Amino acid sequence: METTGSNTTESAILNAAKEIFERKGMAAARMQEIADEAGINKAMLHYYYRSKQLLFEAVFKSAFSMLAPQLNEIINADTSIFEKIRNFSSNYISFVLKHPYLPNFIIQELNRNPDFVKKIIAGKNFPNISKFKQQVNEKVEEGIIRPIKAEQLFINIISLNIFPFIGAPLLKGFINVNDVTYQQLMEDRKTEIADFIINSIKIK
Amino acid sequence: METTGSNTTESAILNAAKEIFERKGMAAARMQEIADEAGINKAMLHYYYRSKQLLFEAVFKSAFSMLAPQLNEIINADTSIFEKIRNFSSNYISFVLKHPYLPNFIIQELNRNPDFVKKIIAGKNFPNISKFKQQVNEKVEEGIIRPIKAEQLFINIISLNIFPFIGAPLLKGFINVNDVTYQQLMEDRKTEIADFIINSIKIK
DNA sequence: GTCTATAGCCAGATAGAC
DNA sequence: GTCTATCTGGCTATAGAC
Repeated sequence: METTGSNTTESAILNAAKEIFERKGMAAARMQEIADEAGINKAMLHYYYRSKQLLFEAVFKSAFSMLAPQLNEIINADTSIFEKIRNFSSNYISFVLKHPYLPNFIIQELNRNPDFVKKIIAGKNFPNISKFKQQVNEKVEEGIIRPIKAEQLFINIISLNIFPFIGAPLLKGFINVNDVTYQQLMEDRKTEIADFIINSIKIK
Repeated sequence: METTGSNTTESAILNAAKEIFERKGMAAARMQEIADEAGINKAMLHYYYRSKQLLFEAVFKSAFSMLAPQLNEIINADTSIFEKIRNFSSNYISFVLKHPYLPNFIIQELNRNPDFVKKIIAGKNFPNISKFKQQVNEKVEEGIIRPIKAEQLFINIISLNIFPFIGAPLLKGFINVNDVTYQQLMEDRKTEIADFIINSIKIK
């Protein structure tokens, strides 16, 4: 197959582009820098991806498809609501500790390109909250958890997990800790977040 | 005074720059667009602020000094910990509903300019968490709230308040609501967040 | 497929008239 | 102080040799 030979270069470009785009964002990223990172010539970027915009979209889709499954877990897993919250927090934080720039990149570009959002949502990979909603409503009725709108609970779960990474520079400043200590705080959050949420909603 | 006459133009520029920088970010913002927004010529931007970088820094400082007092409230107010949480959530959300691009702008630029962070933190306006920390530790010892590290509680409060605005495009997609409905959810959070937190930490 | 060289454009910054 | 016109550099993209 002719694609096999080109594959190494093509994926080298994609990896380099991920690195640079996630760190700098679309607008501030430079094609030259991506080429340097990939150890090849600038012209190759255009040979494989035609334009900066198309290269960016390839990176964004790839990044988004890494996060989507994580988020799906909280929504569509066949487990109890408490387990979902515990699993999600633990898994998500482990994942992001390995990809520190990813959440900020996604959030950022979604904010900068409002029309881009629609394209993503229209795609099949975009999860839907309806199952989670139903589950929450059931548990409220059964008296297992206190009354809360599923939407608000969902927002809370996502916020507690994602923001500490996106807001890391700000939070490090406030609580006045170095990178190592902050990372330890994040490790602790693998269980801390779930405890915090469950303490809030569970009726004893 | 000679500055009085120039003041109108200078502040027109600053306001226009805020608008554009907050919406697009430093890298994607265009000096021409700022000039258009201010209704003046591009050359004037350089006359008053010398360079794009300096104009940006003026905007950033101004934006940051709008948020800092809000955050100070939770840290240094002379009220009970529960009141602090209630006041902060209510005030902060009211404030951000009026300045929707502000939190994302701050967070974003802090992430993109790691060295920039140090300059900000070195400034006098940067709050410190120590008083809040002491207060939390006391209440834990007194058995008023369950054991929790002050740092984690602080991160939770900030996350629950700020993220829903920064992550709005993503969250709107997930919970599948339009802008009006989402805004209503934010209104509800003025009390919802505090209830959620207090339910979690307060020992009955 | 990969490179060098360069076209072409756009944005930040300045010169200089008024 | 405010404008128009222009310079200059940098960046995306392409042409064309190998």
